[in-house]
Amino acid sequence: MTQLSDVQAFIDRSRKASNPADLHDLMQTISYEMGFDYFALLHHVDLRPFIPQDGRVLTSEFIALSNYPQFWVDQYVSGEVVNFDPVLLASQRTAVGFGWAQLPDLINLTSNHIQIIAKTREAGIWDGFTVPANIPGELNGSCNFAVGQSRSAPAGSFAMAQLVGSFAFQAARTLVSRMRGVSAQETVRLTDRQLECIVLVARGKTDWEIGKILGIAEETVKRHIADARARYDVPKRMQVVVRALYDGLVPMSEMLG
Amino acid sequence: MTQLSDVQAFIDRSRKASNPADLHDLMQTISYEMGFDYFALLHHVDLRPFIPQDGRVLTSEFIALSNYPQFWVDQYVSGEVVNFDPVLLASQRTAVGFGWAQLPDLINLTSNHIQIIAKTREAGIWDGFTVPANIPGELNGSCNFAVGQSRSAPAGSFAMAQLVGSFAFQAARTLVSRMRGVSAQETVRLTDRQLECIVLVARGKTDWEIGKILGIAEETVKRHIADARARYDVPKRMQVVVRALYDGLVPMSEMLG
DNA sequence: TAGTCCATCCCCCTTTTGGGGGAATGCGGA
DNA sequence: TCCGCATTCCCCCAAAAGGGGGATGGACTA
Repeated sequence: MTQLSDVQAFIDRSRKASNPADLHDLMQTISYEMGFDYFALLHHVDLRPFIPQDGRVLTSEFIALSNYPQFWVDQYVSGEVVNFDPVLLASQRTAVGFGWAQLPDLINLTSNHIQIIAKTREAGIWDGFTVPANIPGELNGSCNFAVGQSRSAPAGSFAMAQLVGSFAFQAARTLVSRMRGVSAQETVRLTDRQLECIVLVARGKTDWEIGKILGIAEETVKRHIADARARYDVPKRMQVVVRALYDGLVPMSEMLG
Repeated sequence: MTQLSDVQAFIDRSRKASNPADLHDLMQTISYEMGFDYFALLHHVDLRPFIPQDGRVLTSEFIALSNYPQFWVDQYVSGEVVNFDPVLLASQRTAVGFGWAQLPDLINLTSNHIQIIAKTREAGIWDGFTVPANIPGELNGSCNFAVGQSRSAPAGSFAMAQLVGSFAFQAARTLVSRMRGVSAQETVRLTDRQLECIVLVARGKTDWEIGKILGIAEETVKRHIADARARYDVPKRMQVVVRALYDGLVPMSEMLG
C-alpha cells in the first residue's frame, strides 16, 4: 500500500503542472503506481466539436485528459457516449469515489447503460474507480481510473485514488481557469431588501404576494427588483435570480422554500 | 504522518456507523488524531427549527454533527450564520478541501464575511480545513475540521482530512437515506426540448425569442414550458428553473449563457 | 452641511406570462 | 396494432412583469 506521503508528493506536483501534457504524464504515472492501466479526467461535455488528440483537450471552458486507447476515445466521443455513460451519471449521485461494481447501487441501470458497459469492455476497459468532481455552477466532471481486460480494479488503492482523483481534477480546473486569463470576479452586491424580494421571486411569488409577505406595497417590490436588475445590468428578474444563486448571495435551499 | 491504512480503517468503521452518535464519536476521535480540535459535518441548511442538542441533528432530509462549543452552535444557528458563512460559501466553489487561509482565493470576502470570521475566532475557532460535499440535486454540505485559539490548522493532515471528510459525509448521507427508509429518489425528468426552453428562459429570453432560436413557434415554446411546470407541479416558470438547477438537470454555467 | 444610498410609495403604458381549451404528427414500446 | 409520449401549432383572456416617469424621509458620510 502506498503512503500518504506519496499522495502528498503527487498533490504538490499536480499543483505545479503548467500545461495539460504535464498533468497527463503525472496522471499516467500515478495510475500505474496505484495498479490501474488507464485514467480519464474529464468534464462531462460533448467533445465532438473538439476531437481529442493524444488524449488531450483543453479549452477555456473545460478539460479532457485520458490515456484510453485512441479508437475507444474516438468511439466514445463520436457516439456521444458521454451523455449516457452510466459511470458519469453515477458520479453525479455521490460526493465520494466508487468502484464500478457499485454502479447498480447508485443508479438504475437501463438497457442502454448495460450496452454501453458491454461496449466499454469490448474496448478492453473492464473495471474501474471513479471520483466525482461536482461544483455548483460549474460543469460536472470526474476522474476515472480503469483496468484492462478481465482484471478487477485494485480495491486497496481506492482510498488513494479518491485523493489523487480529487486533487488531479482541481489541478485541471486551475489549468482551465488559467486559459481563461485572470478571474475578474467583481461580485455585484444587493441590499437586504433586494435579496428578500429576489428569494421570494425565486419561490414563484408575485410582486403583490411579496408585498403582502414583507408588509410593503407591490410598487415597492417592483422597485427593489428593478434596482436589482439594474445592478446586474440585466433586463429580466429571472437572470437576477440565477446570478444571485451563482454568486452565492442566496443559498439554493432558500430558493426552494 | 498517519498512514493510508489508518484512513481505510476509518472508512470501514464509518460505513458501519448505524446512528449519529456512532459517527459523532468516530469523527471526534479521528479529528484529534489528525491534530484538529473540532469538527462539523453538516448540510448547509437553516437549522433554526431544529435546535441541535449534543451537537447532533439528524432528519430524513439532512444531517448536522459537530463538537463545536454549544454556545457557538447556538449563536451560529440562531444567527442564520449558515447562510452567510464564507467557509461554507467557499466550499461551493471547489471540489477539493481547502485550508481557511485560502478563503480569499476562492471567494470575494465581504465585510459581512469578515465579521463572521471575527465572531468565529471570538468563539475560539481559529483556523481549519473544509472538505466540500456537493452533489447535484442534493443539499450542499461540507465536513469542517478546526483548531482552537491561536493555533494553525495542521497542513500535514490536510490530505488525510480530505479523505476522512469525504467518506464521513458519505457515511452521513447513508444515515440520512436510512432515516428516509427506501431511497425514494423521484427526480422529475424533463424532455430535451423542455430543458432547452428552460435554459433559455433562465437566460432571460422571452418565449418569442426562444421560438426564433429553436426554430419553432412561440406557442410551442409556451407549451413546453407549461408541460415542464406541470411535471414539477408548480405554477411559475421561475420555479422550474430553480428546481432544474437544484436537480442538476442543467449545469448553472448553461443558465448564465 | 450637502451628497449618497436605502427604503418607501405613486402614476403611466406596453409586453410577457399563466391558464384554459383543442388538435395534428411521428415514434417506439406493450 | 394501439397506446403513450414528445413535439408541434392554434385560439382566447386575465394577470403579471418590464420600462418609463416622479416623490418622500431617514441614515450615513464626505
